[in-house]
Amino acid sequence: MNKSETRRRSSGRITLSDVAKAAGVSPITASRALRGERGVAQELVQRVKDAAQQLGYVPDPAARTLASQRSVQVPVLVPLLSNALFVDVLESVHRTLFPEGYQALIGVTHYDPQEEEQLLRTYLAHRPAGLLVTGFDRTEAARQLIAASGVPCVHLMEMTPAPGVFCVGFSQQDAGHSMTAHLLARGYQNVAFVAAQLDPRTMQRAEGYRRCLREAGRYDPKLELLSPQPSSMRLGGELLEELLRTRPGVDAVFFCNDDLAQGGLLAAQRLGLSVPGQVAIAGFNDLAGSDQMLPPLTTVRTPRSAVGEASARMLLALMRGEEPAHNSVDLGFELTVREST
Amino acid sequence: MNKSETRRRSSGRITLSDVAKAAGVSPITASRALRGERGVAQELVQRVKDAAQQLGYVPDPAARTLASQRSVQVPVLVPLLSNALFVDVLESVHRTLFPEGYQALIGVTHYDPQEEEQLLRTYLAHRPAGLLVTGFDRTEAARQLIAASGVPCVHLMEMTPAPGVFCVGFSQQDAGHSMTAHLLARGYQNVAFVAAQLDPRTMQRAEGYRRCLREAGRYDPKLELLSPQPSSMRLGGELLEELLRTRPGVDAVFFCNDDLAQGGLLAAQRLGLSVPGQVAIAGFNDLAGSDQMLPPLTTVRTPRSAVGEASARMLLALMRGEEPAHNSVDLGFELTVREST
DNA sequence: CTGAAAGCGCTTACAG
DNA sequence: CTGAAAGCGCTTACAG
Repeated sequence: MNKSETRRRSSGRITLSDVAKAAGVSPITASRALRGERGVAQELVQRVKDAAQQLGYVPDPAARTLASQRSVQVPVLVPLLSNALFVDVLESVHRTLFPEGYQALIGVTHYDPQEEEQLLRTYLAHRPAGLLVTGFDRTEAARQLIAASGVPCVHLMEMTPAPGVFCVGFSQQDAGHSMTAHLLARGYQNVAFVAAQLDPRTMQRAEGYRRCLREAGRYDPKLELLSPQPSSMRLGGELLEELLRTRPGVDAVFFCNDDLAQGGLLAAQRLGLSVPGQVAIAGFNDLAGSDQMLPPLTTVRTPRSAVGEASARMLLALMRGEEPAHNSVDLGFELTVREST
Repeated sequence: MNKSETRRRSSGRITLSDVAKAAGVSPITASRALRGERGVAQELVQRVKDAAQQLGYVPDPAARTLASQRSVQVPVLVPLLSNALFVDVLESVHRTLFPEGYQALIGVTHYDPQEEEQLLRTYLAHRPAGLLVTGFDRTEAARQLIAASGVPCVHLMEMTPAPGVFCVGFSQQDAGHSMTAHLLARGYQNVAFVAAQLDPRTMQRAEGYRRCLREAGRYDPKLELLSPQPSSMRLGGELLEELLRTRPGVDAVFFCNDDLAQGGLLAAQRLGLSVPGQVAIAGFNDLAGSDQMLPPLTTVRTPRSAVGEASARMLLALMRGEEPAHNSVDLGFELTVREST
C-alpha cells in the first residue's frame, strides 16, 4: 500500500468518476451527460445514464455547489408559521421546488425587519440559488443585501409598481375595498374595521376600507379599532366586545383576518347577539373553519397556494437565467359572501 | 498576467486563507481557531477571530460539508403541513436548531410510507447531519436506509420500548385511555369514538379508548366510527350526524382530533342539540380555537412545541457524538376538561 | 501547539 | 463533440 493510498479519505461513495469509468468516458463528459447539457453525443448520454442508474449514483450536492458556486437552496422568509396563510404558501413553494431539485428553507421573521435582515445575512452567505420574501417592508440594508447578492428574488403577497422587481400576490388594498363595498351595499350604516398585528398587508386592507368609506362620504376614524397584539380567535372576541361597548351604533364589523372574525362571531353568540341581524361580521382569508361557523362567515378568499406555486415558478425561470413573462403577477382575490353579513 | 492567474475562477469571496494571512497563521490553524477546536494557543485564537470579524469572513458551508463529509442539514419528515400539530413541531425544531448552525429541512410524507422512503433516499444522499422522523410506521427499506446511513435519528410523537432507538413524545394510547376514563367518570353511558385519517397515532388513541371501555366492561365496536378521509371541521360535522343517526343512544363522543371535534360541536349546535346536555363532545390536541368554542371544548393538551425542542436537543447531542441522557423522553399530556363534557 | 500536503467530488475554462 | 488540468474553500491525517 503506497503513501497516497494510505492517505486517502475514501467515503466509499460512488462518485462521478466511477460512473465515467463504467461508461468509458471522462468525468467531464459524464457530468455533462448527467446534467443534460447539450453538446454530448446521444449515445454517450445513454451510456452514462445507464451506468449511473446501475451504480446507484447520486450526485454530491456539496461538491456541486462548491464547484459551480450555485446551491439548490431557496430560503423562504415569512413572518410566522403559526399563521396558516404562510404555511400554505410555504407548502406550495416546497411542493413546486422540490421536484425540480431545489430545497425550500424555512425562515421566520416574526414581523420584525431587523430579524429579517439578520436572517438574510446568514442565508445569503450560504449562496442560495434564489430567494422568496414576504412583501416589501424591510430595512434599507436588507434591500441592499439582496440587490448586491445578485440572487434572484421574488416578493410574495403584495403588488408593487416598482419596475425590475418581481412579485406575485394580489392587491390587499383592493381586497379591503371590495369587502367594505359589499357591506355598504348590504345597507349597513356603521361599518367598523377591526385589526390586529398591524403588519403592512393588514394596513393596506385598512387603507382599502378607508378609501371605500371616503368615497361613500362615510369615513369616521372612530370606527377603526386597531390592536398591535398578535391575531387570535380569543383576541377577536375581546375586540368585538370592546368595539360594541365603546362604539354604539356599529352594525357591521370587518375583521382583517378570519381568526379574529371567528372569535368575534363566537363572542357575539356568547353575548346573545344575532348575526347578521344585530351585527354583521366579515373576515379575511377564508381560513379553515370559516365555512363551518354559525352562521358561515363572509370573507375574502385569498390565493395562498397559488401565490406559492406561481412565485416558485417565476423563481425557477429566474434561476435558469430566463426572463419571466411578467415582473408582477396579480392573482386576485374572491369576495366570498356567506350568511354572516 | 500568467496562465494560472488567467485560469483563476475567483468569486471575490473572503476565504479562510485571507483570514489566516491577516492573522499571520496557516489556514489550518485559522480553521481550528474559528471552529473552537481546542489545542490552539489562546492568543492565536483571538488574533484569528479578530481578523475574521474585521474582514467579515463567513465560512462556506458547501466547502465545509465537502471537506468534512458532514452537512448542517436536518430533514424533518412529517405527514402534513396542513395539520397545525406538525407545524408547531417543525417550528420549534427550527427555532432550536437554527441558532446552533443547523438547518431544518421540510419533508412532507402525506402519511404515505412509500413517499417517506423516497424522501429518505433523496435526503440521505445529501449527507444530512441528523434526521427527525414522525413515529415508527415506515417501510422496512426505510428503516434500513436510516440504519445503514449512520445518521443520528430521533423519532417524534410516539413512545417505543425498542432499545437503541431514540424518541421524544408521549403515549398516544394512554392519552386515549385517559380521555375515555374521564367520560366514563362523568357518567356517560354510551361513549363513541370518532376518527379520521386513521394514521398510526390515531389508531393508538383508538386502542386506548378500547382498553378503557373493556376494563369497564362496556366495549362495543359499534360505538366506533372510523373514516380514512383527511381530518377537517367539515368532516367532523358529517361524522357526528352519521353517528347520531346510526347509533341512537350515544351520549358522548370522543373525536380523535380537535378539528373534527370543533366541527362536531358546531354541527350539534346546528342540529339544536345541547352540549353536553344531550351529547358530550371531546377532542384531542387542544388546537387553536378549542377554548373559544361554545361551549369550550374538553380536550387533551399535547406537548407539540416541547416535542420539537426536546427532540432537537437530543439530536444536537447525538450529532456531537454524545450519548443523550435518555433514549426515550416521555413528555406526557394533559387532560383539559372544559364545558363540553 | 502548528503546518505542508492532500483530498473531499464536482464543474469551469480552455484547448483541440 | 470530448478531455486534461485546475480550481471551488474548506478539513483530515500525518508529521514535527
